[in-house]
Amino acid sequence: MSNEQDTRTAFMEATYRALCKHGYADLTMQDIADETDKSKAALHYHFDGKDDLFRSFLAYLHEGFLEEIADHPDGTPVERLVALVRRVLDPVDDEGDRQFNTAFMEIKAQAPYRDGYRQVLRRFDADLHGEVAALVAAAVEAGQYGPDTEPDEIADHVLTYIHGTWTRAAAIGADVVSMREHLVEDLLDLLVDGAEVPVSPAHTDATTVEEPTDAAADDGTEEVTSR
Amino acid sequence: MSNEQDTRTAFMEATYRALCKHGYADLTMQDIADETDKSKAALHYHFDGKDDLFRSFLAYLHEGFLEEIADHPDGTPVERLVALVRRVLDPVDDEGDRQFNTAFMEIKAQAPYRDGYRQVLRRFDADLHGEVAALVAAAVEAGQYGPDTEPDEIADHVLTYIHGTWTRAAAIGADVVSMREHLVEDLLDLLVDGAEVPVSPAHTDATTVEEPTDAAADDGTEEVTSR
DNA sequence: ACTAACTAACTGGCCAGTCAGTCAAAAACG
DNA sequence: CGTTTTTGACTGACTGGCCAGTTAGTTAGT
Repeated sequence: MSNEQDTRTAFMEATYRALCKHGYADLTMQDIADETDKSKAALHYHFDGKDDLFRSFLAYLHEGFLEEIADHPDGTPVERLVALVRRVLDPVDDEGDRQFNTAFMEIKAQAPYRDGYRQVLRRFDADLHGEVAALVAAAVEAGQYGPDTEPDEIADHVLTYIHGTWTRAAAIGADVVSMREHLVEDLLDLLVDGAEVPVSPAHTDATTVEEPTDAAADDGTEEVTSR
Repeated sequence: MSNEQDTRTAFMEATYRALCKHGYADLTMQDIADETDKSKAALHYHFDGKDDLFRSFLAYLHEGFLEEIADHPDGTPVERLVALVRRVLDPVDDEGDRQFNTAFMEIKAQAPYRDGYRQVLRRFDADLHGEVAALVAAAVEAGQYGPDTEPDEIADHVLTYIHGTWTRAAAIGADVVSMREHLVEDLLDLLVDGAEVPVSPAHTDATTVEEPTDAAADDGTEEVTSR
């Protein structure tokens, strides 16, 4: 063991764990090192400082993201589109994933100050945009969506809505599932009158039971998710 | 001059300016003091530490926000709704405001870790939600929107979309105006067939010319640190 | 003379980054 | 083959800078 590449990868995974535990704002090099059997100095040996480490980490995340959004080609285009949206807007069942989303918000918030971050985030956005637009185009092709549907415009709408869902979920603890299904409905409403798609079931049942995070000891103000 | 209240207010304004200059992540007490003719210690005299200062600052912002979203009762409900959306999603003409939005994103990103922040942010969200829902309800009342329109659902949709616009604008530098007008169109599409509203003009002209941020030196791949 | 509103200087803790080694395994050599 | 040199991966201890918060005063108003 212990060739360069393995160690770097180990540090990437450690960064992920440390990020979930501590959040971006008070993540130290020591925290990351503590998630491995290596020392803090070893981190500095493999990466040229915190910035370089994080740049690498984002690239590493991007790879994973590409896999997550990759199309699974079974079903009609709209079914696959809905599946994509659900995949991207789902991770909330896992506590670790929720914490990661939270930390990822912090990274987004740093993007304006860090060119390197912003460039990678643009890629995340553009890749997802591309995938959505492709599926919308396929839906038009297949006659599920009207011929005057603009894939890029729909994709833009979807992307903005997705970012909004992530943000509201993280910042105020709004309910992801209800926002997500709202979006899914919008997508289904676009179907041309003839073409029904048997997608909608299999959600809001087991999934809705989450989000006690919020109901716990919080003030009285709530309002948030509507009711 | 120099009674307690005035000084506190001066510090609130100073915090705003300092936040725009430095961003939340590396905002120091000194930075804030430097925006006034007072010393850093004076800050500690008036506020019980950074946390308390920021809690107060958020409350101060909230007041301003309430004024910003307050309804100006001229025109039909839908006109006022569109005006509200434009008001909330506009500030981009002013460089200072843009920086503030950026800094505000950082605050949102800290909300999951700070109960105090989250509670105030919930208020921001709930108040805007309430205002939107009220206008939608008024539109239904006035026959502009169909009687089966659910104000809360529309408001939720609008809120999520607005958060998404803020986030995408800050994180990847997406164009606010085009996203905003997209939302405005959605709102106008909801009108019942008879009722046209002469709102849409007056936008996208001078405002669209922004965003050179990106076209500059942005490569194709980077690859960062690996080899 | 008392107090509210300050200030300059200081303290203590934290954290990124550095440095002078250690150590084992691979090359180089005779 | 055995010995020496080199190199890559790593560590513990340290440093320097930064920053929130404190303290021991000073000043101005009443």
